[in-house]
Order: sequence, then C-alpha cells, then structure tokens
Amino acid sequence: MKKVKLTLKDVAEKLGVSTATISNAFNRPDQLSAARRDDILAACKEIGYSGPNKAAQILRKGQSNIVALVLADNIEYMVSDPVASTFIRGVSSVLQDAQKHLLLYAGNAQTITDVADFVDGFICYGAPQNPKLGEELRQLSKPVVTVDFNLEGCPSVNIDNENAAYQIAMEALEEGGRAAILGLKLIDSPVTCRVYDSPLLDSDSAISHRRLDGYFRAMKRKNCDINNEWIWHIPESGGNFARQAANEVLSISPRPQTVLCMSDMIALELLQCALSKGIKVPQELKITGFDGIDEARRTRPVLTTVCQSSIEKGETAAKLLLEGEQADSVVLDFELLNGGTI
Amino acid sequence: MKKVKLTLKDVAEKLGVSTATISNAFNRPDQLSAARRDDILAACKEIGYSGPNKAAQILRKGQSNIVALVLADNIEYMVSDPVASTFIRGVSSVLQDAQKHLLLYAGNAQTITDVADFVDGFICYGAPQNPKLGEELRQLSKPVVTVDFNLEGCPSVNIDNENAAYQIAMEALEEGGRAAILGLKLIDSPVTCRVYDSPLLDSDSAISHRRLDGYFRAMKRKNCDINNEWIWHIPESGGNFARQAANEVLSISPRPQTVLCMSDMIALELLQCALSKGIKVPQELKITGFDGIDEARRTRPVLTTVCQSSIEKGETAAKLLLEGEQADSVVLDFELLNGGTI
DNA sequence: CTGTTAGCGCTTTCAG
DNA sequence: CTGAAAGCGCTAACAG
Repeated sequence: MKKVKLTLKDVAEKLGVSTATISNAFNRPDQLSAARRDDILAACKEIGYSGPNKAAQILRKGQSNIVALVLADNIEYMVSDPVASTFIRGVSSVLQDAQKHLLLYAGNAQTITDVADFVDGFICYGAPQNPKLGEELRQLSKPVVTVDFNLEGCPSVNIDNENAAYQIAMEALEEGGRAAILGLKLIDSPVTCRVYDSPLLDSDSAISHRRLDGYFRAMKRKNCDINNEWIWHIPESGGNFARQAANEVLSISPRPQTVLCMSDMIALELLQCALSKGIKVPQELKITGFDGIDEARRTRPVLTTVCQSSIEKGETAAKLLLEGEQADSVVLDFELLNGGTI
Repeated sequence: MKKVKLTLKDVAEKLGVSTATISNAFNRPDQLSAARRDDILAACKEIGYSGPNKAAQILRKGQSNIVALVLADNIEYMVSDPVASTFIRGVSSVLQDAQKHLLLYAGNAQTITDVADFVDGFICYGAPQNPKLGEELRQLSKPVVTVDFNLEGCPSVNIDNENAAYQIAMEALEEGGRAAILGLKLIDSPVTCRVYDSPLLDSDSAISHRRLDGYFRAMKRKNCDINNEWIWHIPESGGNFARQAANEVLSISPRPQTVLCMSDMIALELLQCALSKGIKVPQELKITGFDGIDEARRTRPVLTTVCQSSIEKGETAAKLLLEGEQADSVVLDFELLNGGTI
C-alpha cells in the first residue's frame, strides 16, 4: 500500500489550517498551544503524513543533520581496519545521541563538492589520500574537524605522536645498536618499499612523520645509525604489505636488533614472521608497535606498544564538530604498554 | 579565504548567459556545443563556482545519490563485528563505483522518516531491531533491498540458512546424542539466557529461525532430543554474552556432546572456554560455527563452520538496489568448512 | 496564536 | 542556443 506522498500544503488544506501552523506543529512547539499541536499531529498521523519533507527542509534551513566522515582512503579498507573501525564507533555513538546521521566518504574521491552543499560538517580521519579534498575543505564555510593531522584553521584531535614515538623507542633501542623502522604511509607509493631517497610525504600533515621524528630523536640519543635503507614504507596496515616488509627486514644480515613499527598490525605481522622463522623475541629481536589494538594484548609475547584510545578520539572529534565555531584543538593522552617484545 | 557562496543565477549574470545554459553545461552536455560548454565550465572554475547546489538539486530532482544502509541495531556494534564490516565493505565498493554515497543508519532508531525523503534507496542488513522501521520501509515508494531477512515486496539477498544449518548439524551430531544450541537473537531479550518457553521472535523474518529449523530437522533425523532448556539465546555475537552462554553450557552435567553455534564468534568463545577448562575438542565436545570468518581459520583446531561470503552479499545487495524495480531476490551459495572441531 | 508570502537554488518546459 | 517562468516543499518573517 504505497500511498501518494502528501505535502504540507495538502495537509493544511485538508485540516483547514494554514501551512505555517502545520509547520510550527512539527518544528516550533512554542508557537501554538499544546492541545492544538497534539490535535494536528494526531490528524497528520491519521492521514499518513509523516512530517515535512526533509529534502525541502535541507534546502530551506541549510541544515541536514548529516555529518560526513572523510576517511583517509577507500571506505572498504577503513571499515576492516580495527583502529579505524573503533574510531568510527566513537564518532557514531556521539552522533547518534545528537540525532545526527553519518555519511561515510572516501578520501580518494575526486572531490568533496558532491556532498559539501548539504552536509552539516566534516570529520576528517587522517589526511585524505587525495590532497585536493583537504584544499576544498579549507575553502568551505562549514565546520571541519581533523584527526591525526592538521588543516589550517580547523580544530584537530591528535596525540603527541613525536613524543610517543620517542618514548617507546627509548625503551626499545640499545645503545649503539642496529634499528630498523617499519613506517606507515611515509612516501607516495602504493606498494611496500624502502624509503631510500624518495621525498617524504608532506610532513606537516602526516602523523607518520611526527612518529619518525620521535624515532630519530631517540636514535640519536642512543647513538644508533639512521639509515634510509632501513626504513620501510608500507602503504596500509592490512593485507600483505606488512608481511612483505617483515620478510625483508628479517632477511637482512646483520639483522637489526630492534624494529620500530608504526602500527600494531605491522608489528604483529613482524612478530608472527619472526617466530615462524625461529627468531626469539625479545632476545634476538625487539619489536614495538603503535596503537594498542586488542589483538596485540592476546599474542604471546604481548606486544610492547603505544596505546591510544580510538574510541575516545572518535567521541572527541564528534563533540568538537558539534560544538561548532568555538571548538579548540585537543591533544589526547597516550600510554606505553609494556609487553614482552622488548 | 572562505568565499561567499555563488548561485547559479549569479554565475549566469556574470557570464551574461541564461541560467538554463549554465545548468545545462553541468547536467546536460547534449544541450549545447562542446566548445560553449568548455568555456562555461572554465569560467565557472575561474570565478570559484563548483557547480549547482546539491541541496537544491536533491529537492528539484528528487535524487541525492545517497543510499542508506540500515543496520540491525546500533552502528557502533555493527562496525566492530567482522561479519557486518565485511558486508559493509562489499556494499561500499559497489556504491563507490556507481558514484553513490553511503549513509549508515541504526536499526534501533525511532523512525526512518528523517532520511526517507532524500535518500535514493535502502539496504537493510538484518531485520531492524525496531520493527517499526521495517513497516515504514514497506510503505515507502523507494527501492529497498533486504539481506538475511525478508520484507514483503522487497528483493532480498539470502543464503539457504535452513539447509546450511541442517547440513552442518548432520555432520556434527551423533546418533541419539546430546546436543545443545547456542542461538543468536532467538527471543526478545537484551541478555543471554536459555530459551525455555519464551515466544520466539517473528520467525518469518529471522534467519536464526531458519537455522533453528535446520538444526531441528537434523536432530530429528539423528534421534537427538530437542529440549528448550538446552537452547540459548544470545543477543549479539560480541562482548561477554557468548562467554556467559559458553560457561553455562559447559557446566551442565551430563555435558552435551555437540554444541551447534549460530555464529563463529560464539563458537570461538565456546572453543576457547572449553580448551581452558581442559575439555578436549572434538573428542569430548564437538562444536560447529556459522559464517566463516577469517579468525575461525586461525584457531587450533580450525573451526568447522558454514562459510558464506559477506563481501559477495554486500556487493549483491548494492547491485540489486541499483538495478531498481526489476530486481529479483538472490540466494547465494554457502560451503561447509571441515575444520577439526567435529 | 494564525494566515500570507517571499524566497531557499535549482531544473525544465516552452516559445523564440 | 537563450530567456522567462513555474514550481520542487518548505520556513520564517511579518502583519494581523
């Protein structure tokens, strides 16, 4: 029984009142008596009118109650990554409470314009793979909150990545030892490779570079050589990318004594790889991770890593967005998790 | 540099052409010469006009390129469930190719009306916790595709749950043996409990009941007692719900010889529980799962389960939705995975 | 408290 | 190819 769609005007006519009254009944209860309002609402229900058309409201009010979550790259990957999906959970819980809806947007899209006009605001999780999107977002006069990177003029949610990386590296490095780094998204390449002399991605926006800075600072303090041949670029945490890098790093001779990994997924891959080759962790190889995902606590040995709360990040980002103009950037805490891999 | 928003009218004036021409340049290339069109588009770029306002287009055209994915309950849970997030990946990959956007909608929301007016269609993943939503969706004159349940008049994507359950149960049950069932969403309760005499949830729509039917059919064939005290209701796969049920079932005396689980997450919880109590699997306890998630292949012993491709489900659902009117329901294949738990 | 009315920004027909 | 004009369905002044 698919009914013909009624408009507010139809309803007003049918009930013999003005359109304004119907509109007010739905949107501004203070503009009419409670009794009248109840009557109208009841009558609307009766005749099958479920309220003002949302598309028209969006145009008229310039507000849709939709928030776009711009992910770093494609949606597919992000939903399957434990860190990202935990973040999404945080965001969605706050939005749901605020009666807002969540639109997932891919950071590798051509443009943001096809939603920019009707969305109420943007949460940007990681620098969008397509840098044009960041540019477009800045031009927009809509609230934007960035997470794990910065965009001029937008409040952001971050942890102190440099410091976190420094601290964990200081724990893991041996004085004058050999250390390698399995980095995440360091250069512009879709495949796993060593960094060598490739230009690093825009270092202002990338958390990877804050982490790299922290590792470097610690390596200097510990008199470890810094060598671009021992720094890997991994395009994303999942898939086989990390495994390839893990195999490469473990087949170097002499082998690094410490490997600093920019995500837990990478570190777990390395750990599994090492154990399967009979390499003793941490006696023969020390490994550190980054993120603090659940799975990293369930391995033997437990991964030594930097814990950050992705749920909290998501919640904070959503709250910041809802605050609107006067929102300030937030730096969240992290914690070192002392596992058994160093 | 946040610019004032230009309208199509402004642009038409500035360029000294009619609004229709500008509109056509963006939407209907066939209505004007290629050269003219290029000129106009270039000029628009120049002055910073990024195309017709989308909110207005939505109202005018009645089309938004947004598809709502209605999840069974809250978004938070669904994103963290491996089966659901894999499904989402399938959906989003197809939508992205079709230039559609994905709006996540919670199945425990009060109503669907706040997006129904502007969304192009709905994919419903599992019966919405709030049954009113299903009712509203049926009334709507917008395409709806359901997955893992049926809604009158809507094309659906399913596997043959009854048969899958029957087949795996036939493998696992012993003639005349004792069997328990750890069921998913069998009754209306937010906590883990035995089913006893509680009324089962609307059995038409719930896949759990198709599975239950299959288990029952196999149990009859194998002359196993069917006993409501040995059927558990678990509200959702994650969290502690499954662990509670696992503990209960393992503490019965005499213990069931076979436990049929309606999801891999539940089965894995039971497996871990059993192993930690020193119960030998499969010698002392046989376990079957349902879904075929990756993690279930990594355990020792590997879980014996029904594999269904959630990616394919997602892709199929999205394609069906894009087909529109003439879409037919689809029944996807499943496969038994012979692990080591029976 | 109610009715009237001017748009929100666009698309599309229609006549030129 | 252009220009004029009629809405899509609604909201928010404003005047009563």
